[in-house]
Amino acid sequence: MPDSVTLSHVAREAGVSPSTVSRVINGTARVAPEKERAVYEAIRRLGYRPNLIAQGLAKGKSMSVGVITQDIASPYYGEVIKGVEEGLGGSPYYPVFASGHWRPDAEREAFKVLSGRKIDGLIVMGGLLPDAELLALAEHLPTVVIGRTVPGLEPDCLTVDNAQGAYEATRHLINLGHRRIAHIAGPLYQQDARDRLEGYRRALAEANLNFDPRLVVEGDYHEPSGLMAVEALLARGALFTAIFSSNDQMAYGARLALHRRGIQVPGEVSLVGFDDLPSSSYTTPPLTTVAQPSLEFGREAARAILSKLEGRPYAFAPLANRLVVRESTALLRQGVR
Amino acid sequence: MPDSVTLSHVAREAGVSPSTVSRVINGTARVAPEKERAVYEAIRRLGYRPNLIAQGLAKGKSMSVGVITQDIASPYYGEVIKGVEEGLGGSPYYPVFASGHWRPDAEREAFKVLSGRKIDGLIVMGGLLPDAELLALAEHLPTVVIGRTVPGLEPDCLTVDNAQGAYEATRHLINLGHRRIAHIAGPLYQQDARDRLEGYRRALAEANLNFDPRLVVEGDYHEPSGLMAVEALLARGALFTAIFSSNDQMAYGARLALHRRGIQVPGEVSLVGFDDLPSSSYTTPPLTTVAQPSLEFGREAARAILSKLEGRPYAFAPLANRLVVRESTALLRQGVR
DNA sequence: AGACTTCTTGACAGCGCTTTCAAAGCATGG
DNA sequence: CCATGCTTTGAAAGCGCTGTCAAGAAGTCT
Repeated sequence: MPDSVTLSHVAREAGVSPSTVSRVINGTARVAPEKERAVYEAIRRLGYRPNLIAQGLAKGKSMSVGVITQDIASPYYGEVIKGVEEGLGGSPYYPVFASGHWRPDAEREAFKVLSGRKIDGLIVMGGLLPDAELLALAEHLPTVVIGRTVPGLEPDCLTVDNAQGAYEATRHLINLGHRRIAHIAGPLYQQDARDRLEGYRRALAEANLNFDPRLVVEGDYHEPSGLMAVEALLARGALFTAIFSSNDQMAYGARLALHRRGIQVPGEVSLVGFDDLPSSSYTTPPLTTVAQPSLEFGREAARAILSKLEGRPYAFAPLANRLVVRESTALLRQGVR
Repeated sequence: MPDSVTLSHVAREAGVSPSTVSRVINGTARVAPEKERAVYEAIRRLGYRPNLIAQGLAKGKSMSVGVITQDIASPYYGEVIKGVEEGLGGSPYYPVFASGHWRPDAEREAFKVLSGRKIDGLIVMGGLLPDAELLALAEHLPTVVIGRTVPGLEPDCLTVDNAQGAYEATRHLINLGHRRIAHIAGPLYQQDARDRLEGYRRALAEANLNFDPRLVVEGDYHEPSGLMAVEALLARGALFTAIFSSNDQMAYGARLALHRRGIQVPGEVSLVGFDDLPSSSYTTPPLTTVAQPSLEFGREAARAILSKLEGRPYAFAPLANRLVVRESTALLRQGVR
């Protein structure tokens, strides 16, 4: 412990009672100006920092908010996390992270750990916990859910329209003249993956293109599955001139598979991703993709949870996906494959 | 709070004193088997979970270890963080993260926040804090430093030989026949950036190639600076057939700049990075790079800090960088540029 | 000037848990 | 059968802080 100066040390040094010191620190009550000065002076001299643990115990709150992610190292969650960190900055609250590793039991465990640490609020990013459990949690604990809508908890769920984003991505491809558009879906047990698939289908339907299940492959949101998806597509002899991938990471994998086969992007096949990871502007070619406001997600979630903790009402700012057209998509040129 | 079952509730339920409950929970002393059973039974029935805050206050330790990174969302730190998380898993300790944002004052502040939370140990990843300050910290608090050697704290510093990695990368290029090798350096106020530059120079010297300052551009470890570095190189009319970039992110930027100019990789220019980020196997072409054992860094650091906290001696497992040859490097073909 | 407010302040009782400390229970041995 | 040494157990005192309470100081009003 760097310092073990306690509040009573300060009190003694300043010639006042501990209560008074506590009062000036928290601004809980008026204190004579000269005593206040004396206290500040003593704090400075002793280098006192309140012990948050003790404070937490006394107040019954820990001044921390739990954040449950699936994979703290994934580029997508990284952005959201950063947003949360930023959004909480300046407030007295602090984020503590836990990863669910895409396993409901791990997620449950993560929550238990957080609950042992007596977090005051909870931010859940997606996740696999059943709605019912999340609802139960939210009953006891101010909760905000990102990227998922839990029935009965709608006002606390921060989402953007995944289907709409996917729709626009697909629409963009259609506008470029593509007719045979493959889709690399995310894991379909996840709602957002299903929504994106849905948006893809809607765009097709609207353009009177019929949906061909042989053009859809399910991946797991990681690069290798994108690569394998393209391999699978090619292996089954599917004909396509464009690919809409349910996230950027799989698009990277797809890009590599295409590169290996000597298929030009966007010359022969156009490629669209979803997420707009920071590195997507630096792929070759830079990836056309649906930008998720991930940083804003984090910031908004943080703001929302702060408001709840302070008992203020709150409504989320409207956040939307936005198609970013870069260089991985082009007008359909030839009837290549 | 989901549960506010306290230890005394359990005690009452089990018909024993609070002390006894504490004893069976912590295994601090022998307890009659039947009481022990009764306690466990009561814990189960009430769904009791110890309040870590209270425990922390009573024991004088918070069961948490602080982790100071620069940017929690950066792909490189993400891996290390994940390693720390894994390494701490199973132990009663929990990581609490704070970001220094590459600013010494923010880093200092981050540490203060952590110290207010009474962390029991500290893992510092690189960072910009002066050695002296770090030394002072380590005096009061079990500390492990990753990716940096602090004089006087050597046994607690976990590093790999950056110069050696850079040497091998450059050497690889030389072996492929390259003679004019550009280098995109990291920010030179950081030791690792300097070390990598040093390794590059050593390899050149050893091959009797003379060092040309016009072939070196300093970046900031982010993608745009890699792009700008290549632009700068080209603008100043530098002739080179290979680039060694001080990290992968800048290599991505360089790759894009080359792509924009229609310069083939590795056909006309070979490209080597440093770090081996997860996405580097999925760039086009997959990037030859020096793999840092970042996940292991995290794990080792976690293991080390745990040992220190439990008073066990510890020595780091030897960790080394390793050149991963992929497809962004090739034999020198022509005297192109 | 006396009675009554209004402030400021210190004492003190917790928050939920750990950890002495000493009493009580038990077995052992002379 | 009692002294002796262990073991098991509960009472109680904190850990560092907050927040209630009531006492004392100061100010207000008639």
